[in-house]
Amino acid sequence: MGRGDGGAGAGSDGGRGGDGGGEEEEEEAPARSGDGAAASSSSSGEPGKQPPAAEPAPVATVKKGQKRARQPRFAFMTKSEIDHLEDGYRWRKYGQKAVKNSPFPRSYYRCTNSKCTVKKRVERSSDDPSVVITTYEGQHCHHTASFQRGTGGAAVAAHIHGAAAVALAEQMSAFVSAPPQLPQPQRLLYSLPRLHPQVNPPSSETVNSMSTSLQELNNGEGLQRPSYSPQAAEAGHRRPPRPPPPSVATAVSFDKGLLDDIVPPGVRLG
DNA sequence: CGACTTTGACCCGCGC
DNA sequence: GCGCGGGTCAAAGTCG
Repeated sequence: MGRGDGGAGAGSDGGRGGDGGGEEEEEEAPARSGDGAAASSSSSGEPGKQPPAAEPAPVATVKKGQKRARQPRFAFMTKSEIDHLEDGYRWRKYGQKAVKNSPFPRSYYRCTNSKCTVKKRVERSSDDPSVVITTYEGQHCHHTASFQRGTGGAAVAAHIHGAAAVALAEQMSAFVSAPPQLPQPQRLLYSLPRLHPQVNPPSSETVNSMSTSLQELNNGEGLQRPSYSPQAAEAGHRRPPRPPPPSVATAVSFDKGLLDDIVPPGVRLG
């Protein structure tokens, strides 16, 4: 790790915009400048830039006011021992960087589907190592294509480390079922009021303990923040007296469209 | 043999 | 203008 290893920091979103395509990522992802080129469109051709937001900390939510228009992002925190939670899709790790905010490295995954440009960022919370922060970017243009190699996809997500997968799907479906009235282009984050009964009893205590900071990974414009804030999250950091479940999704921020794509049909049900 | 993970280097945007 | 830091690519290595 040449540079990144040394430090990290927080401030800038930096990077060559992954796939600054907004909703037009039809390109086949050119060799190397693929992403870079795409970024260019947003760097100079996209007037409607957006703030970083990739920051786990709300502080950077509204830095300059704009950066580059990227694909919608959705972050959720999951209490799990495993970093990479199964969600029914196949991901290929393409990078890892150390972040200053946390002693844990951040991993970058990409959907293995060549036609799918969805990316996933996984990092552990510096406050609570048991909490994994997963950030999805983009929308799957295919269904759970994880069966390509029989490695198991939705089926896996159905039970495996499953708590997380199920909980996640549960949350997603919950949001989809109860679509809020928010502007299409905008993304909001919601707190998960309940979890899968099999995974984790919806006890107020548990939920409370699970309440964590939801990062709005979009421009704060017109966005409504949940009643609980990062500060509240910290308050909820106190772990419950009893042993926590294998994995539990704590918070979610999704887009209707993405949910529909991300959540494996088999897992989504409810 | 193919797919995936790991690791180093490079690029780009932002802040100072 | 420089430095910092994040994000991505590509080559090599490992595993199934």
